[in-house]
Amino acid sequence: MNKGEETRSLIIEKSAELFNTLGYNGCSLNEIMEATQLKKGGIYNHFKNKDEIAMAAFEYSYSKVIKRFKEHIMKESSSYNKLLATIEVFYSFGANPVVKGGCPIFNTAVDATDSHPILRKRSQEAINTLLKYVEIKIEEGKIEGEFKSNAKAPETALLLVSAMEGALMVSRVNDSTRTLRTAADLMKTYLKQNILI
Amino acid sequence: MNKGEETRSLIIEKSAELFNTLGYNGCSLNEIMEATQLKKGGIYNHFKNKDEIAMAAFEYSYSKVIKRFKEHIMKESSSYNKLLATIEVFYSFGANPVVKGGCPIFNTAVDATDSHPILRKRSQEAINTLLKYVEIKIEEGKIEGEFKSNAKAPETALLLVSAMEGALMVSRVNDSTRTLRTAADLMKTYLKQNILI
DNA sequence: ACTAAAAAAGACCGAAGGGTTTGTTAGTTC
DNA sequence: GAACTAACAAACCCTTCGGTCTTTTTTAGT
Repeated sequence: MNKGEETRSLIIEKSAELFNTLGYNGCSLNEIMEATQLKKGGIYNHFKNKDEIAMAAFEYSYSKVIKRFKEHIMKESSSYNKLLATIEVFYSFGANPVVKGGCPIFNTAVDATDSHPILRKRSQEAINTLLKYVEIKIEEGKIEGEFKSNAKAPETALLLVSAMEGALMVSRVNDSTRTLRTAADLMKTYLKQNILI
Repeated sequence: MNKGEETRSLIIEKSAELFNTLGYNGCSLNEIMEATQLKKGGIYNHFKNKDEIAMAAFEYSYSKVIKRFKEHIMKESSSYNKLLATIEVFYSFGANPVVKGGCPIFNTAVDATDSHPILRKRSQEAINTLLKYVEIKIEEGKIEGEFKSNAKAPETALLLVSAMEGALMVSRVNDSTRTLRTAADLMKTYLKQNILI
């Protein structure tokens, strides 16, 4: 990796955190300059404008989120354990964030829904990809005979993701992982009682 | 209500919507001016600064949220029906928002947690009040003998609120109440199976 | 060591940001 | 209807915003 690529990566990493904590409008170029220790020219040598930085930052955060899911799910062999791992990954977003400030996907969605069409679209796609991802894991469990054949995969995926993301926000504003832990445990019990054979 | 009070109310109502959709930084005074058809002086005659507008707007939105909960819960006599009504109120936040842009309490929390200490504190209090409110309804049901004596009130309240708020965000970014409906129905089933005797 | 290209700095711009001040209406009271 | 006051408009302040452009410094290949 040459100098240019390194600097570009630095800008993306730093700004991903800033965007995630402060939001699109709350994060100014001055703050990105401060965080990267670069001047405007140094930044604009790598990006056309602020939007391009924000998009790159989102893709970066998104890929890290997906990567963490994949890594932890891959370790497990049974579908049930894969779902439990999914819950623990959500928990880890609070205890050991991928990017400071909670889940970048949902944060971006809330931040951009009514103000930034492009970012909104990407966060929308990201949320639906995540839902689909969990849904497929449940479907796989049904095929394997691990889960009840009448288990509702899309509905269960939605509940799991919604509950964990909701709890993540409660957790974040209270600055405590306690509630997130509670939600994780409840969802585990839910899966055990409702979809596991 | 004299002219001044009317204007003040107008500013609060309009800006509550703007803050809820665009966030604190995304909503400029120019936009409040546009929405209220007032000039800066007209607005600053009623408020000291933007912060004061934002706080008043939050209190306004918050009180409307609480009011809707109270109204719908009051109509029901049994604790179980009160909880079902609570779920339907969350659903109504998507289908027929109190303030345009989803739930102002959670939106403010996400928006302000890392950028606006005062607003953060208020949204934190608001979330915890909401959780406590639901928790108490569950406790009441236990006392009445409607709910299982070993039902975990705080945990259940957290799951209910988290799941519905999470689903509300999914719903909002997808611009469809479908997922919110699904979450509402699942949570109803959950309560029936887990805490109802 | 030299040089061409890449990277970064830094001066600069117009627009928009929040906030203040000073005028000018429109009601109210006596 | 004169005096007073609450309400609003409008011009203005300084700062910060995102973005451009030119110049200087680093980097990397020969």
